Amino acid sequence: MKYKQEFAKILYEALDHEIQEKELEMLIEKPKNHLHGDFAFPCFILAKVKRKSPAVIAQELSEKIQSPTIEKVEVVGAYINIFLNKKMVSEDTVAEIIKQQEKYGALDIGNNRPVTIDLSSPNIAKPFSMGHLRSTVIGNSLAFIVEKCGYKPIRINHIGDWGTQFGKLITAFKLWGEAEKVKQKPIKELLTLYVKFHDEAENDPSLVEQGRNWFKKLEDGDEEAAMLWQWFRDESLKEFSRIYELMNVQFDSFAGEAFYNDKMDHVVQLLEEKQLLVESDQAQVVELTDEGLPPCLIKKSDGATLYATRDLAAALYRKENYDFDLSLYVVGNEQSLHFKQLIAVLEKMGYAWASNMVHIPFGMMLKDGKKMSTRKGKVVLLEEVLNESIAMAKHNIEEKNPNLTNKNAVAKQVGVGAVMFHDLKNFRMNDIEFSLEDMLRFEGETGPYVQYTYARACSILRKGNWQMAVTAPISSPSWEKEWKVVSLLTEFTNAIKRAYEQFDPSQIAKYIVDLAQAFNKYYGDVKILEDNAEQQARLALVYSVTIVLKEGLRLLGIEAPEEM
RNA sequence: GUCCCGAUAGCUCAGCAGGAUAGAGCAACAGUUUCCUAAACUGUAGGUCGGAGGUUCGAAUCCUCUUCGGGACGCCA
Repeated sequence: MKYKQEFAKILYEALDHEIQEKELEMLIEKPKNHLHGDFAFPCFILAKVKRKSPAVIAQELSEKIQSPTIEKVEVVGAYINIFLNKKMVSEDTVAEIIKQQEKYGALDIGNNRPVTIDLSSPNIAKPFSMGHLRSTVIGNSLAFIVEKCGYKPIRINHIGDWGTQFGKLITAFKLWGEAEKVKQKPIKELLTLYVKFHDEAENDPSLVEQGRNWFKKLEDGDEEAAMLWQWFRDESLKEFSRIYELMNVQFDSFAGEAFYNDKMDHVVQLLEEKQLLVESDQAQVVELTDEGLPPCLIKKSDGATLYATRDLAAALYRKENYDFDLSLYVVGNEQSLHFKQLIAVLEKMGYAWASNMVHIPFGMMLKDGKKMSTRKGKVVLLEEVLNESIAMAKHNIEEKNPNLTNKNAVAKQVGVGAVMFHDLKNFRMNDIEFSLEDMLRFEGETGPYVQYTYARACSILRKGNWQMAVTAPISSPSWEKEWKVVSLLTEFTNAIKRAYEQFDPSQIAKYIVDLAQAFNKYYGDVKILEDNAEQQARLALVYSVTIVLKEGLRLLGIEAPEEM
């Protein structure tokens, strides 16, 4: 990034300050074809101002470009192509990475200010599906990315532990449930009951009525209802934590929906005070016509509160308790309208910080081109997928590296890494058609591919007895074959910046795949351990690559085994 | 009906505040292991960038319209 800035500055001087440095920096591009150099400046836009042909301008301008970091300047048509001084930039970059270690690439824009991240948020008594995987994995990665940019992330698991479905569940349990079965396989059994409830309810509408009653009892503090609720919740959380452990995801708070039960009245009161509540069809709503949105429902006609009310309470609570600079909600695309309304209502309430709330939507995990439905039992269980992936990784280890010492630990890292990476490598908004085959792929643009690259690089360092303390000569005469790798290493900060600006972890995923590809090509091309004068320089480069790959994976929440 | 997403190689996707011959991976085919982990590497083949207009010196990228797919649209979350 800094070399681009430098080039912009040189152009700025060469153009006698006619165009702002920042603007020039934006105009500079990275040529797709490496034959066109490391940076290019198209001169078309200067043609009108200078009233000369772009090619002539390019030629004239190019003559004024000179810098020790620039090795060669070429003019092709209207383009000024510049080639960086490979030796200087390579040695500089490698030294920088070795010096900064895992801090390399960090940005200093957050001032250690808090950023709350609402992620994962599974529903109690429902299986942890592939859909929740998306929120968990994207949110977790964003927390790391935001942290890398200098913020202090706060991961909040807004557990879905309240709502009418508990009435249904209690009803179903009372009718058909067996405590023993629930204890053994809590979620599976509760799901069976939930599905059965919906099947039976199609012919017996009274069930729905019973469900409503049980939920009412729960809300009124009925002892039996509360006990069952607590039990379902505990069992569910136990099962969830097993999955989080597999994926190595931690939270700062599990304050879910029930947590806000006693904080709703306050919100409603505030809305009343600000005279924002309007009655409509016996319900209480906030009108948002000015904002071009449908009204936001705050209270049902029976006086009960709703999702929006709860989220308002949560937003207020989070602002008060965490004093966030940014509040991110990693929640599916289908809830976009809800978040628009939520933010609009907060703005109407006069909270300027509402504009710091960002909904980060993502596409759906589809099954046969359609949304998965819990009610119909049409879900794929994440834990099963993870375990299958781990088994597959184990199988590969037995086949490819049977002497590996900690096989199970590595199998877990690789298997889980494959599933997580699969979810993170593409732009979040894309829908994903569920495919076990794709998810458990370990070749090509996958998590295991990056991990494998890392492991191989580590292996070389071991064999070459690389001592990080040896700061001595990382000098090499050409850095020709290393250039692609070095050039990518200089881009790491850029990838992090993009990932942050767009709240898009796939920017990091794509970057580390690129780096891994470049490194593997280099690995195949050059005998790194060859005992000659440049060996230390090559090892230093390999070491730099391991640092960046490992850090890149970490930002995605994926571990990097040193052997596999 | 209104609104929000998406459409690029057989499949999965990248590229999108406009720029030089549209890139990867998978699948297919052909190669590379007395050599640093072949979960790798090399090569071949594969494209009306959904369609039609428009803006521009220049459009996969911006604007309008349109087709198809997914989703959301008051008492679920």
